[in-house]
Amino acid sequence: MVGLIDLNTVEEDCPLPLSPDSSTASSTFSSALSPRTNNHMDPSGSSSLCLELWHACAGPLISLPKKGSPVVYLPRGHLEHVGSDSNFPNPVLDLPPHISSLVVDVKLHADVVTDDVYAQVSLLPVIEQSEQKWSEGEAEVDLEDDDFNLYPKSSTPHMFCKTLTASDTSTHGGFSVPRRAAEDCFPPLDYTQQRPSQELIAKDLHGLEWRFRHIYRGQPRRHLLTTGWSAFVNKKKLVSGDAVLFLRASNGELRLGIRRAAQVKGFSAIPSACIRHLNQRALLDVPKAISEGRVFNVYYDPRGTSSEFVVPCRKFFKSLDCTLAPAMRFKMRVEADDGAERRCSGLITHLTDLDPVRWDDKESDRCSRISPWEIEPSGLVPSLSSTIMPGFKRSRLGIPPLQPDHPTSNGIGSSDSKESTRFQKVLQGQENTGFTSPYNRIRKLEHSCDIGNGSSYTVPINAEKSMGYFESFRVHEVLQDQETSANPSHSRAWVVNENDVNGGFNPPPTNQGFMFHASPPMSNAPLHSPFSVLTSPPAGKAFRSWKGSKHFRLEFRHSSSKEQSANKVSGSDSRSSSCRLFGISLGEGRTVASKLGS
Amino acid sequence: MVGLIDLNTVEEDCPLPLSPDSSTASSTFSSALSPRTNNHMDPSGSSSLCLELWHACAGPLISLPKKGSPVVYLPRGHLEHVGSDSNFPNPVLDLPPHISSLVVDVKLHADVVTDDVYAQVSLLPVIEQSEQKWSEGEAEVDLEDDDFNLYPKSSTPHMFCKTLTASDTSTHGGFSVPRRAAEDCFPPLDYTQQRPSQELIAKDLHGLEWRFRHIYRGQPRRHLLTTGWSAFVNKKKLVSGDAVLFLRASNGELRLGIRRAAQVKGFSAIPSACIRHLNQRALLDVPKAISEGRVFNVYYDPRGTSSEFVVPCRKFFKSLDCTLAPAMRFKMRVEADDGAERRCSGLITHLTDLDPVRWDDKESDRCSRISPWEIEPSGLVPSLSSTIMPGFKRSRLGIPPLQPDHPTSNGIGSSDSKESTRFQKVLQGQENTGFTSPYNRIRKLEHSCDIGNGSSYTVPINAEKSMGYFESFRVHEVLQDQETSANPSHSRAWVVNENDVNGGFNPPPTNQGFMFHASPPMSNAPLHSPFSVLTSPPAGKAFRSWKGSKHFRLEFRHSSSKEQSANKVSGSDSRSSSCRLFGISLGEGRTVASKLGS
DNA sequence: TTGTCTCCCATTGGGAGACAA
DNA sequence: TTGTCTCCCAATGGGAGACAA
Repeated sequence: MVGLIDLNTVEEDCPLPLSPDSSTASSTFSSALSPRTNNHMDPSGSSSLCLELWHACAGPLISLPKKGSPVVYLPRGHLEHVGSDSNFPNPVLDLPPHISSLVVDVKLHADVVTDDVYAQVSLLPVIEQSEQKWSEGEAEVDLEDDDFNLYPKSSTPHMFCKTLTASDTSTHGGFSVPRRAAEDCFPPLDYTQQRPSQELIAKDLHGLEWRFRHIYRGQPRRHLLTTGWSAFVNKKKLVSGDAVLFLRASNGELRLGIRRAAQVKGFSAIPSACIRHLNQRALLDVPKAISEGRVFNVYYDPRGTSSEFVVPCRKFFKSLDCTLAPAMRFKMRVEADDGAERRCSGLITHLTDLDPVRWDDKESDRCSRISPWEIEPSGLVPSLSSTIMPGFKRSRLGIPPLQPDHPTSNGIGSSDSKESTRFQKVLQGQENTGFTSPYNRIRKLEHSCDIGNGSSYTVPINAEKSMGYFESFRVHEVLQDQETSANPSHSRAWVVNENDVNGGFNPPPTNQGFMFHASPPMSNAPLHSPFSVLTSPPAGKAFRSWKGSKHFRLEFRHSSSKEQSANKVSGSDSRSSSCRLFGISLGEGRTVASKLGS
Repeated sequence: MVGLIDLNTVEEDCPLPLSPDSSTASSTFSSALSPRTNNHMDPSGSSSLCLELWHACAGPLISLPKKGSPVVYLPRGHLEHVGSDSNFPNPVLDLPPHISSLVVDVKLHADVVTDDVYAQVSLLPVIEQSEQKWSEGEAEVDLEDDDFNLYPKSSTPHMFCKTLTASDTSTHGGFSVPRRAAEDCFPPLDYTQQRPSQELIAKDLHGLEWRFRHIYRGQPRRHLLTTGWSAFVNKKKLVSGDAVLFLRASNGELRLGIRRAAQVKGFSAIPSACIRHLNQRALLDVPKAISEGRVFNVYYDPRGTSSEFVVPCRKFFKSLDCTLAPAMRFKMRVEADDGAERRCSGLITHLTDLDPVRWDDKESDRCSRISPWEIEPSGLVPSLSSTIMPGFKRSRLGIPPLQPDHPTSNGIGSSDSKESTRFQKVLQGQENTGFTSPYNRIRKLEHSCDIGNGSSYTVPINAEKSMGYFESFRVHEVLQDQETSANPSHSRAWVVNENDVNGGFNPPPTNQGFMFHASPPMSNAPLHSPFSVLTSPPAGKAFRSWKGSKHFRLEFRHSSSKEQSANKVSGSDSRSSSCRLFGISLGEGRTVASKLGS
């Protein structure tokens, strides 16, 4: 049984008492050990208080989609959120890399056993027309800024959050309340008394009441919670490093939440076990739901911030406009130790999947992988692409992956600039394969960066064997069964792998209608969502014909200045290995387009 | 991480440390709270001791298939083992009701958190030929008796099992060891001393050592475990009612296991949460594995005895030979309170899904549903069918569901006997629909039994809404979209529902080649495995053409004395309701054969 | 202002025999 | 023979100010 806050209804009772078995992750597993609670919310306005508490527990970074808002759902990001596992079948292998969806419902929950907060987001896969509209015409659909960030931060009430010290969690004595916090959140004490004290009653996310003796004593005087405190610590299994959270509502009621210290595996916060389990089961329904055009659920862990797999449409497509490149500076919202929101800046160092960024505050063990839509380029360093190719600034155009023997007419292949020479320094010692396109140059750069200065940054942080997550993998470089029906030298199709995306994947210079398509990596190596999937509008067409059958057809249209043609590539899905860097690969499918630049 | 005992290899280490995530049910969920153990087994013969301990914990009723033995796998029984759940997709809907398989591996495990023992059975779906062989020619494949019951009971070592009393689990004092148990299992004390004592070291299933002070004291003297005992009780979260188990191996080492009191829901022992979860995930792989002819795993909970979903081939097919009917007496192995094996006898009272049996010891709250292959008819009461139809004794022939307007030549439809008149007494008050076939008579009987004498037995024990398990259901009696390509009056096909099976489903009297096919019930009402699925040999052909596509074709061949013909019935799967009693229904498929006897 | 320490003393609970079912 | 009780006393841990960072 989980505490449930329904954002969409104002019913007095929780209308959906989940069947005991459906919440296996949370309660069934420990129901014998934990007391059952009835989670009837107080109808008199305190349900909105719960909402405040939920957001307080979720932290400042949470951005939840609004009911009715358009989003992009990333199945492989979802899979990674769940964690990969040899036993666990990969249900999204045959799905397109991203799925435009409509948020039809958002419910806030909290696990009864662990108090983990999570959101149940119900998504309806959108049909072709509206999808097309969203992605193509940004002007048409001017999404409001508050499609996400549903909870108004300005209204944050009297609240404090304190990370527990060793003394707070020790068996001797209670909880030392910061002075300002106590004065702000707790009812005032009668300071005329010798040792002023009162009983505080605070409700947790499930509506469970906790009683504490609040006393002002000691020399010098301080606010303490004594009786009742250790029971709370024990029941919630709090340890020093976890944080508690008090919140006083407008009606004076006190609410109490917890934020456990992030479970960090290899610098990357992982979602809690109960949420992983919910998503495991949810994920299994996704393929069927999508094929049937039916609503499906995903569970979003606001504390495991590393995997956004539901991204607001606008944010997602906007991030396509922005070209990322090494030496580019950026800013990003992060959560500070005290739970507050900060902005941190950093530098894109590599174009690899591993440690692509360096943060300005070096000692931080912040996650070292970022999503394009999470950051803002800080604009100080000019974009590499726009410098290299003056003709193609931002927007969705950028560095074209031209082949040396097929230079396009605008002479981009031979362009040079301070940026590119500056980065070419690190190329020394690498054999020159004769590739001179800027795209290829960036590739080389990436490798040389790894070798040149990356000694302290090249630890494969995501290759934690113990987790089974994010295993580093070597994608086969072999191209199997190359179909030559598409002329390689003219094909505009290639794999967008994590590096491409992170390094600012750049489509070929066309006037309109280019497309690119992300390649799923090898079937048993889940790709981190931020890097896995980007598809510009027309690709929707492609995956739609792919969807529902093992046979797929891709249409590549490139209306460049010279030629107006359409290449069609088709093939049938059969098991073979994936390819690396160049070539088109679909799921476990045969590689159908060939390597570029060879 | 789970303790693992590999029955098939004698490797010194546990060779397969499951990835942490694959054992979500057991360790990932509580890994933060429970200490990690390394489960390296002592190579010097103690791994066989672990095996003994595992079986001791599993209880006397467990029968595990041997590696290499042929079994029948019942997907819907598996699903029920897992528990149904609206959230949880039903992955076996499209599967045939039973699947002949080969046991390719059996591994014994124990959950680290709960100490639940379970077996991981790897099954390989068998291909047509061998399947045919097993089911058709029993003489050809003479299965050994020890295909199951792998563990030799005779070799049970010095062992005792004691259900914990309130004093044993209280915070004051330790564990009172039964005298004989202490003398049998523990090293002898030096009784010349004033208060003889020693330190006992016992290893649990995971190889973890527990130390206890064993002392002989008190007035009168008794054996006690003091120091260390309460730590054990706390760590294992034992409560009075649970049982502990000490076992002394031939090498003198002491082993220690636990058997928790059965979690009973509505008189039916349910599998532990961790095993349910393992099976949930395993089940999702089953359809794909079967379609690919690949090995899949199932997890068997020896303590949750109610759901056998892997049945030895011979046992399964043998049970087809036996006609069950009301008033029939039977015997069955059960586990007594002290954990020992008993034989209990009972009476088949009803032919319903609910409470079909009455046990001789009335006060027992034993499960009131049985599987045909779990029991032995005790032969005192003659089989109803053989009495009614002298021509068709045991074997697979029995009461033919004849239509009154199509009596067969041997005049069975008009037979009468003491048995049938005796049971017809209770028919008074029921309207006579004019059906006179014995089959129909049994149907009526069943209903009248419910009304006549069943007041204390008609509680639908399996309709526990709280569990979501075993929900009682009313199958629609409507036959939708009857296809008349098969002449109803000549078709030999009809639904075998739970009642038919329990009541001794009887195929029509043909010389050879009849078939019958179980109907899955309504999609959201999982059927209890014992009653769900029975298919005689030729049906394999049918479901194999059904398998893998939504379109199915059934061939009904009945070479009766009069006519030699083959009816083919085909249709396409579409969602519709199931039918009751008569007619063919496949999964959620359209009913293709019509009602018999109307 | 607040984290840690130490002291005080009430409560908890292991360990023993008494006693009875 | 063994389950429960009560007594004894050591261990635990809440609650206070001292003290220092």
